Amino acid sequence: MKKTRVRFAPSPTGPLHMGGVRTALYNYLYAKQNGGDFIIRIEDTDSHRFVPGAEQYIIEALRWCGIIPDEGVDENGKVVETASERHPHAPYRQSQRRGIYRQYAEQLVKAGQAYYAFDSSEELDARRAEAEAAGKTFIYNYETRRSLRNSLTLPPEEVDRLLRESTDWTVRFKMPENTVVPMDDLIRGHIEVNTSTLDDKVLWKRADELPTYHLANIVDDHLMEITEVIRGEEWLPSLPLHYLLYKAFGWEDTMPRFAHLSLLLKPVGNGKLSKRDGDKMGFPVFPLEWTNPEGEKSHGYREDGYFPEAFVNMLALLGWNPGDDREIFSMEDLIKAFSMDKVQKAGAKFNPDKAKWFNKEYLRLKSDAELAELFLPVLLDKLASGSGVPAGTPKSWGNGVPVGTPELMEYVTNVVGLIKERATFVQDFWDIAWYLFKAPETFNEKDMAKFWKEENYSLMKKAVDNLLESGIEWTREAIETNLVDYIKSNEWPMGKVMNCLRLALSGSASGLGIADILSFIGKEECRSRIDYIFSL
RNA sequence: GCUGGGUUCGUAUAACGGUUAGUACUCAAGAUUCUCAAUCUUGCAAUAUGGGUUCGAUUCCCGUACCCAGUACCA
Repeated sequence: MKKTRVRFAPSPTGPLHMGGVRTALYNYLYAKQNGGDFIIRIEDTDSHRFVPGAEQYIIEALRWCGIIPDEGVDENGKVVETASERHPHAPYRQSQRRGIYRQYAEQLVKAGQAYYAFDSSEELDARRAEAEAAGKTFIYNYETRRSLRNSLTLPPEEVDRLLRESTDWTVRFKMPENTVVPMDDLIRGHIEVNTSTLDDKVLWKRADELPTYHLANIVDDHLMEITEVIRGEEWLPSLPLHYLLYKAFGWEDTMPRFAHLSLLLKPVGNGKLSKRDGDKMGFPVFPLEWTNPEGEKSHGYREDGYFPEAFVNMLALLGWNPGDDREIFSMEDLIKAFSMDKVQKAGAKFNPDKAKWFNKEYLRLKSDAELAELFLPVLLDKLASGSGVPAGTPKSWGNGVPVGTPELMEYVTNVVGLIKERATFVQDFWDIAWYLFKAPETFNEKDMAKFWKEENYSLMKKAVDNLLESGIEWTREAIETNLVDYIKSNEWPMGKVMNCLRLALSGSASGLGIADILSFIGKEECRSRIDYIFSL
């Protein structure tokens, strides 16, 4: 049994979008499940579309997701450039492998499976325009190649001359006429295509001495001993060509098996997910933030506050299911549960709401301490900036907790424990519980108009005075009991009195429980906030 | 246009010929609470369509519609 070897082969023409991450993920899961290797190969055979930083972005994004290659990249996340014992298949960048492809192209020509074509781009464009004008589509195939300039039509001497003198020729695959190619796909089952509908694809370009995707892909998959090719659906139409290429090289015995994944579709309307949809609907389509060469920024899941585990979990379930009702999967769980025959054939519409839901679930799974650690920088930043409150004013903090101490961490941890069920992202914590860290300065006008009436706040004041003078132990339960019992025993309207109190403490009539707020901010801070609102 | 792929509640999906077509997200209502959120309960909502095959089709076959991809010296 051969060792499973799969590869993710992105083209560094821009940031990897979430559909690409999903393809990488499925490759990774498949490899790990079978005890095999996951390889990254950079397909940069198009010199015109190279985007600086894209390659690094792709590797960093996968790393953030926990998709770590066994091969292709070294410990530092750099693409391996020279072969070694650990990386006998290096280099992993096709531009650095350019020397190896030509011989394979020539081999096919010698075997009569391919030929030299000398038509210029302009000539072909002209033919296409001509055909279009006649309401037809020009295809470079068994029919048209007889009337084009190539080694099948030109005399041998002329071919030799052009080969020597021209730098603008290509090697084209000689697609057979009217032959049915039977193929098998791990997800879609048996497929058959007649070669007459296919064209003579360019395999190698003399102009930049680089192969096209098709040649490079087959040669490298063969050389790298890839056992399964798991890739996007956009490749399905070229599968017959790839089958035929394996056959032409005589590599049928070791040909990998293929699985074509459906595409990720936009949340509303039709079509595949694009960067624009994210911008329009306010969700990221990229794992990490990306700044394009023009300086435009695109949102990233990481920067928007998603946990990588949640992102990966969500992505895994988009087009695959475990066969039961489970939804929460760690990477380990996914590796165990993944199976190709549960991968959906149809494209999956991405649902941003569900993505948020996953994050909420993962947030709850995290410990208070871990969340506090993540929240602390956000908190300190909020306190230091924007809000107009000087950093580290312990006076206004519950229990007088100063910045940078274990007491602060403990306080933040407790706050997080109280509020984490209300949040989707760590950065939500501030909006939910900012008033546990600083006193309100302004008060919600609508709530004030509704509750802040003499007949209410006078009662509230009495209840608070009673509480502060009661000498009870300052715990949530004791505070709650004291307040509720006192208000009830006087037969005061509970809602009105309580909301007046909340208004004084938090600036609004909706939010955390009164007793919770009080237990956190402490007696002194309570007194000062009450005094403040009455002083207005 | 041609070639290939696809089609179960709004969305993601389950049901490998026999179910009151299940679950999750979203949404709505109720319960709970001092409010909001959370939570719990309930509810809304689907087999694209027309023919076969079969005792019986979401499931198998064919047609139609619609969607997607490919149709480059891009991947």
